Amino acid sequence: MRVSRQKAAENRERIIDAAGALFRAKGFDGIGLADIMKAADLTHGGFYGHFASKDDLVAQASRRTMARAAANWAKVIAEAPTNPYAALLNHYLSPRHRDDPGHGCAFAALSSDAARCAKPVRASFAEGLEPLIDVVAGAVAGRTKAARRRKAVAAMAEMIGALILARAVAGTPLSDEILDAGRRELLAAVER
Amino acid sequence: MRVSRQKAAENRERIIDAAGALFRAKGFDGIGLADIMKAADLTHGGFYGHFASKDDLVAQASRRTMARAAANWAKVIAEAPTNPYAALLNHYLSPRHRDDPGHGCAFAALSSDAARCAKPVRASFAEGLEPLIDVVAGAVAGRTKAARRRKAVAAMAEMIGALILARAVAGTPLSDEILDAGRRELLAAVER
DNA sequence: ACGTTTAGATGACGACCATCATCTTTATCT
DNA sequence: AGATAAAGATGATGGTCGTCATCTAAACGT
Repeated sequence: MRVSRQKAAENRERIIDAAGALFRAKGFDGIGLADIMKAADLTHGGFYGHFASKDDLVAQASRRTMARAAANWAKVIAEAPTNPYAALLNHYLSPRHRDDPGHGCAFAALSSDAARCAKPVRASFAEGLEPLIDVVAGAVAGRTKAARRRKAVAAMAEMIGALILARAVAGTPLSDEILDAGRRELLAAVER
Repeated sequence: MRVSRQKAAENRERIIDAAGALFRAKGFDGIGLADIMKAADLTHGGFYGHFASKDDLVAQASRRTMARAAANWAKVIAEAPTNPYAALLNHYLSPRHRDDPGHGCAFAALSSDAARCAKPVRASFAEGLEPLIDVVAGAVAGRTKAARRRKAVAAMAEMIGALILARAVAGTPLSDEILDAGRRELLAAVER
């Protein structure tokens, strides 16, 4: 049953959004096209009218998720002018974020999957990571621009690594300990 | 064709080792039992004589890989008495380690997969992580034991996060930059 | 030395997957 | 309004997966 141009475009957006959430929750290989389409209230049939392949959807969903992250980080920073970095950390390294990977950071959820993908996917992850580095670089102290950039890259690694580790050991006391340690050490580092 | 008890035990070890490497390289869902058995020079038929399920192999291979990591970290530390922490970082955050996940750190390669597993798997990851935290806690500065532990947990997160991110953007200039930033910032942090 | 046990090979099963062909229905264009 | 084009549903295809039944040949217990 054909639908209007506008409705078709909306359906396409819903597929990408559903895929973004399901990929983050279950991994690129952990969810099938039929289930993604079902999450967008469609059947599997129309998929190849919208996308060239599953890899194509992977690329588009990843790009969108990363772009949303950059906007969201900037918003968190802007909403806490007195202590932007602490606000970011409290959001990022929270139990809520740990327990809901499907609506969280793409890098914490999908970096390992991306590492096993072809080079174009990895290049788009590099592109998506840059704005987040820039956001952090604007919040850390440092004499030179290069030093701030270096601290921001290291801080990003620590944030993402702490969230990934906390998820890997979720349900054990170590999980909360990792979040707490990450928050405290990162906050201490920014003030130097 | 039956083989001797000893040969069967050796085969079992080879299966676990092959699985350990292949899981790290391709993820728990990225490799099939037939290919794992083939890598151990066997056919898929004998698998269920050795293991109860694929999940059982996942658990055993993960435990072995993590135990080996603890031994290896201790060895790297022991072999560099003058600057143990720098030696550890140079090993861990090296391009060689980044480019060979199949023979590298289980946490960098499999934490995301573990996060999507059942609680027993995550509990075993927590258990496997503790010895590494202890190794790092013995190498960092800090007034109290709790402070050293906290710094060690945060440092572990940064090391693992940096390696995962470097792999996710492998092939781009950002990848080497992440390794360099991680090494430099972690070395600076230990001396405080 | 013979009968029993067992490790591993072969092959089959049902389920799932990505992809594609076909068909139906309806929006869009003339 | 009628012709055309296209979105999405249905269903099929070939491949892969985890798991299990069966077979066979050699190691082991007596």
